[in-house]
Amino acid sequence: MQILSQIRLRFVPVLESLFTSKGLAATKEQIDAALAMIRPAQNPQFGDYQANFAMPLAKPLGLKPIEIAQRVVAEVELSGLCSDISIAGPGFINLKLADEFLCQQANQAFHDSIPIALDRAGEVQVDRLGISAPASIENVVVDFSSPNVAKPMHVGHIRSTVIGDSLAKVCRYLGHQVTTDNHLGDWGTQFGMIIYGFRHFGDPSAYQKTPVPELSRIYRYVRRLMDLLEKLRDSPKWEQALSTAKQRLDTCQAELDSVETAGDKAELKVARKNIADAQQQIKELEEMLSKAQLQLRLAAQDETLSRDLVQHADLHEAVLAETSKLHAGDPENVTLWKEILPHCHDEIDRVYRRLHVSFDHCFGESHYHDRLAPLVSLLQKQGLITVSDGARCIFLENFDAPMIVQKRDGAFLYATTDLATIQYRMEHWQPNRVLYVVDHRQSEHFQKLFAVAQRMGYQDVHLVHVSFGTVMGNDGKPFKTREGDTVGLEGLIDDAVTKALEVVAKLDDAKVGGPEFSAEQRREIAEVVGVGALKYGDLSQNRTSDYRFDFDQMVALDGNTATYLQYSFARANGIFARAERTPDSIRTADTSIQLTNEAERTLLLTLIRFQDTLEEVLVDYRPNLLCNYLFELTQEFFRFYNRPDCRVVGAEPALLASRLAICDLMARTIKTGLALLGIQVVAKM
RNA sequence: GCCCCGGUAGCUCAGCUGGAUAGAGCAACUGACUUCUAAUCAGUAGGUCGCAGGUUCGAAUCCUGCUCGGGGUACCA
Repeated sequence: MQILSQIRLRFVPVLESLFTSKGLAATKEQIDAALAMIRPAQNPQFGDYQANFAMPLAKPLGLKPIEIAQRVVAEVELSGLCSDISIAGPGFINLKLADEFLCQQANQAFHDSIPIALDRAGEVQVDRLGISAPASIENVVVDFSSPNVAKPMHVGHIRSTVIGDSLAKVCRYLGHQVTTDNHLGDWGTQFGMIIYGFRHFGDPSAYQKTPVPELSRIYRYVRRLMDLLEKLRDSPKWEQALSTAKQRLDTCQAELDSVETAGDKAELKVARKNIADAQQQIKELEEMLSKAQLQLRLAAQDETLSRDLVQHADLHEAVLAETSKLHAGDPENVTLWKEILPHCHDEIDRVYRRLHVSFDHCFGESHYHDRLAPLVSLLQKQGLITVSDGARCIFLENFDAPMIVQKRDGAFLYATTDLATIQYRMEHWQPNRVLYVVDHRQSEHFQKLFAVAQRMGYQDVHLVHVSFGTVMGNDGKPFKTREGDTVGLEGLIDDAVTKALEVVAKLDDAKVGGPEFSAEQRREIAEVVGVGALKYGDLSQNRTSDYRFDFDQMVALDGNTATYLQYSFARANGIFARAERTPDSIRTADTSIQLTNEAERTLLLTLIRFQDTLEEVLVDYRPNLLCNYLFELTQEFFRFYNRPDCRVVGAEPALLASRLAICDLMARTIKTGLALLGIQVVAKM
């Protein structure tokens, strides 16, 4: 149930009458702006909700804030909703929800066990908990994860996968029509690399036995060769740049000396900055060079590698040639691609199974291949294309560089595919909204993409780039292994689960009556805890900022972590056994939640804000707000749980039923909230 | 050069469509296990919200300038 909108609705007549009494007609925007200032109280001492519109309305209405507040308090009709309304300070209006209303809303949630599916297959189902249908049902496409299937998934994929999955689930839960689509990279240069590598560096018997690791090895080897060749090629350029930079430093130094004697402050500052820039550049170049030289020296010691570097000196061009042959429909390359692709899918599917992430569609780039040429003709017909330097470009206002849809050599680019994808989705799914959960570095690409889509005539669809920051390592730089490689996602999951298993075992061993779990149970719990920790560590961050990937903190299992939330579920569950009841036994029509003290009241107040929180999540596509909410809810639960006057077991029957119902509602809300984050729970921990 | 994002407690970060005394977690310190599982709870301490102006009844939040850091910037994705 929506609490905020119920409260806000009651204020509309008062606000309108305030305007009309001054001979003004309130616009919808003015009313909405005022209503938006009704929100949960920042501090419990101000009540449950607060309205802050009296101050900003003072000027347009020509009244003192306090007069506005007084009139509102006198006239607003809040019966059945609030038990107290008061004015504080210059004109803050503080509201307290009526206990009966609180109980009634909580009971409604408690008695609503209608299952809601969070995925199209219906594999994940949660209780509805009194959630009301949206004012208008939107047709939403969520485009997320989108790894390149030719290479193993790495840390970089975690954010898109986890954030996109969560947003899709929240949309579904709130009643929107959702299509999830994993826009796989299955058609690009990486496949040219694999095809080339398969022919020249492949080990047929290894491929027969274990195709996936062999393909992965081939990819990595080609990648490495290409990197080394690039370094061989660019080293002289860097040397050149280095000597230029050194000269520049000398010039700057001389400038500084002459400015210093002249004594102009502004010029002095510029001169110093130039020196700092030059020094920085020198440092960077020297680092690049020394790294490159080290790697080249190491490569020189490897006979195979040295030989291949010579024999495949034109690797870059060769790979591009294989890619364009594939695109041109070369039978051999297409056959090989078809042979290899399923193994690549197996590889990523294993990770998705582990993460419990599924998609309605996995239409990769290859899916749109046949649409690219006709699309470019269409763009041409629409007069959007300008040929520049032989490439077909779309020039846009406010952008220096155009969007290139066809290269000089005739090949298409990801911009082309992305446009074709919009076209396909509009034709087949007619979405109102498409969310692209992709990292922030591509924001300019999406700005251009959306601008072009507009000009193509797709004006009714809301295209949104849900961007997110980079995952950093402990050194504050993009997360890499010590060797400088990207960190594999699967290994990361394994590490999280291993760590979780240690903790689960340790705590189980420490139990008063001795360990209660078998080795198998411990492993199952550790899997849920470890994967949950990994996901929650990501989701609880504000998506727009870069964040530091701190493994120890993530699986520390206390503080604001998934484990803390999972634990609260287990504890709420555990009470039933102690009370010798089951959740089913109290979920009967005659069970009713009652309020007997403040801790219960605060807990219920938090519980009934579930839907308002989920709607807030969708305003800016921010799952971290749901994390914050669940963390707060869990804290309230443990406060309730630890209070001597909130004992559940041993309470007299009506109170026992009421408190068990509160525990049940709490457990189901946590379970549902975590499910919306793609995180599971276990009955016991 | 131009464009985008960020700088909040010792550390990691919330808070940013303006609201009352700026919050968590970790780390530190004090207290609560014959207890509905102590993976918990209660409490203490910790801040010129990068700097300087401005708008406003009110600014961490909006605007301008500066500074520091990250990213992007024509045929990779």
